[in-house]
Amino acid sequence: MEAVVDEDVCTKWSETLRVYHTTSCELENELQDGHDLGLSEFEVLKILSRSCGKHGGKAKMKELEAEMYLSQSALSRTVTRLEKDGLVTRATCDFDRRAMFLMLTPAGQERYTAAEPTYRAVLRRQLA
Amino acid sequence: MEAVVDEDVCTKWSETLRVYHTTSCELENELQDGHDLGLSEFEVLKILSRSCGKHGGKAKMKELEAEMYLSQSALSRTVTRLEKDGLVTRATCDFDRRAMFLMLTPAGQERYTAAEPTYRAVLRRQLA
DNA sequence: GAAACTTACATGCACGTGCATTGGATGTCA
DNA sequence: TGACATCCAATGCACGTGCATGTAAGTTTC
Repeated sequence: MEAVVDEDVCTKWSETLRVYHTTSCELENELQDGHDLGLSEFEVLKILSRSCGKHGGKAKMKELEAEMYLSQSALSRTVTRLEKDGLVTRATCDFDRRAMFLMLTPAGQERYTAAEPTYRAVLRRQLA
Repeated sequence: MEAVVDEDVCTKWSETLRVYHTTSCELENELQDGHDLGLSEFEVLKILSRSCGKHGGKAKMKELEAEMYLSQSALSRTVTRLEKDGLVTRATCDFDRRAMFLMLTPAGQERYTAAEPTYRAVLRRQLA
């Protein structure tokens, strides 16, 4: 009984590992080779692009952090890289000068639009 | 039609991400805090412990590499850490002096036996 | 209004990982 | 046998990550 549960749980875990590693590895490679984007960076662009329609192209760091599996420090550096590449701009919030707004630049929007089909194709290939 | 497939694929991916991150994070923490083992290191002990019954306690690096989602170099260093902690010993193979055998030490077996219930408990909690 | 506390983001640091390379051992073919 | 390709494991290096901390701004308590 207990042993049966353990076996189920183990196969579910190993299946999760397999899917996660193969998919994230392929995503990483294809996004890097084809669009010079790491997976974390793509994910930030994706969230920004999504929230652009809703909030006038802005998103706070804290909102991003909540939607990603990334520590606050790692997110900060990811955004730094995106900013250095001109894909995103930081802007301080007038009402709370601790907070930062993020905005996609036109180049960032363009890069995301170009990369998104690649992303979608990998997911299909691995998960369909 | 196509859109439906994409949506399925996306939810499947985000679910995989969620399960992977929460579970591996908790595994990492509990194994580290409770048994001073990283997840990769535990995984090596697990495979060695399993193959002990079958092959007299030996396993080749290449066999480990094939069973883990880890590069050759990362595996090499993981084994180095385990060796430094006295949980594993390396031995050159007499028939192919390029290859390395790995063996669990008694301390390694003991550490694994102690850690395995923790590992199993996390998997149950997260995946059951 | 001052002091203590909390929140948001950035940064120093240590660590694990992957890629590329190296060094040594084995296999192959003329 | 000798030359060349292949294979195995280790290592230099760059990079992304998390933890702990720093800095600045906002909030609470008296």
